[in-house]
Amino acid sequence: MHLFWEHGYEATSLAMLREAMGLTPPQIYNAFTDKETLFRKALTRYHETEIGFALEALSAPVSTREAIRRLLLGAAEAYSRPGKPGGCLFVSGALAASPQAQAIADELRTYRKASEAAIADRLARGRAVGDLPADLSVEGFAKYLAGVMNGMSIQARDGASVEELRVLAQTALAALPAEGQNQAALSKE
Amino acid sequence: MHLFWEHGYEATSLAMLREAMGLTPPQIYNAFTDKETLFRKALTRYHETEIGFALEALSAPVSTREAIRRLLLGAAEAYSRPGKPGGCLFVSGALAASPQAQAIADELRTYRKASEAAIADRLARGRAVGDLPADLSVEGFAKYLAGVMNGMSIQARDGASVEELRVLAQTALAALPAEGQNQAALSKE
DNA sequence: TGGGTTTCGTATCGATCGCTATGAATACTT
DNA sequence: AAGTATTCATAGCGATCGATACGAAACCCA
Repeated sequence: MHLFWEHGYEATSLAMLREAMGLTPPQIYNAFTDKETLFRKALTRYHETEIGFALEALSAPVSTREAIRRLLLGAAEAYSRPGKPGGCLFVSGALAASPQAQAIADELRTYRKASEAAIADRLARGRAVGDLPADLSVEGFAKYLAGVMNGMSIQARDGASVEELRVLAQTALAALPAEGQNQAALSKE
Repeated sequence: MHLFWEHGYEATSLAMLREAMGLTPPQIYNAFTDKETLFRKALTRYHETEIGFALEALSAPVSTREAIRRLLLGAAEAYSRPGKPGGCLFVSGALAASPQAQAIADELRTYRKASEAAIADRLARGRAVGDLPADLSVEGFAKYLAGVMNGMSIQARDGASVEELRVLAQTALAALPAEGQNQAALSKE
């Protein structure tokens, strides 16, 4: 998983995986069928072990603003964990791919779209309870937030520290519309 | 350039380039030395022909807010041009790379860092003339803006339309601090 | 302890990678 | 027009890709 995370799907060779896992080629193929299946297993594992912060943030019983805050700050931390490759595997895994690996690139895009859809769902719930203006485009705003997270992933890959990513996240939060009842009133005082 | 833009450096084979350019292998090597040099030439050409909007926006004699607005909206248009690969070559070219292509990945990161530095320079000038609060961190805000643009690049690659990218850009602009004298006063009326 | 089976590592498969040597075809000079 | 020089495309170079065939070692059961 770390190798795919660091180098992407196509640039990670079987030789690298073999050395990292201490397995012989037949053992790898007996265990994972082929490289593509192994990568998909790594994706599943990544989803389960590295980005739980997202589901937690979006399902926590807190205000929409707080949920988004947790989402972005969680990303800042998850994308810059010491000892882990920078950024998000769903972004780094295969942003560009050869024609032979289009299926992998599509799979990763599906993961990214699902993340965006999950954000949109949370925003829609927030709008329904009055946390967000009724005329807010949840799709548009979800695309902004997903875009910011993707951008954080690249910044992390370029060496941004967790503190720098937190500042980025906080800055991005400033684009959140005022929550009307409490937040705006609070900042006036 | 389009092939590298679409598939990235490593996933673009000489065979694809040969067919696209209608050249035989020796002609390619006589003209461009090797694949890496060809890619660097493509980078230069991309910089000169596809992303002039950035330099224009940052050097135009307009307010800082307007400069940033032009920057982000220019990116929305440039990253979704019909007939061109989505996103930015500097992002798609080699986000993840094999150990052999680390030099290429570093080169692209240098381009991205230069873009961020150019934004920071513009913000610093804006702060100096009072367009931005004196206590604003230009580095942090530049990292936010560069991150948003990188995120737009990924959204474009995932199929976002120019309108969707414009909405994203407009949303990101909301994170800009009020300009104090004119902008805030205008919005109050 | 011997025999049959299963596991497993080595050596290698065909394909493709970036790149180049070599022979044919062209063009230029006298 | 003949000979020389140069260009240029084909064919193939060594290396590496993902994936596997095959012989050897280990194991289990009688």
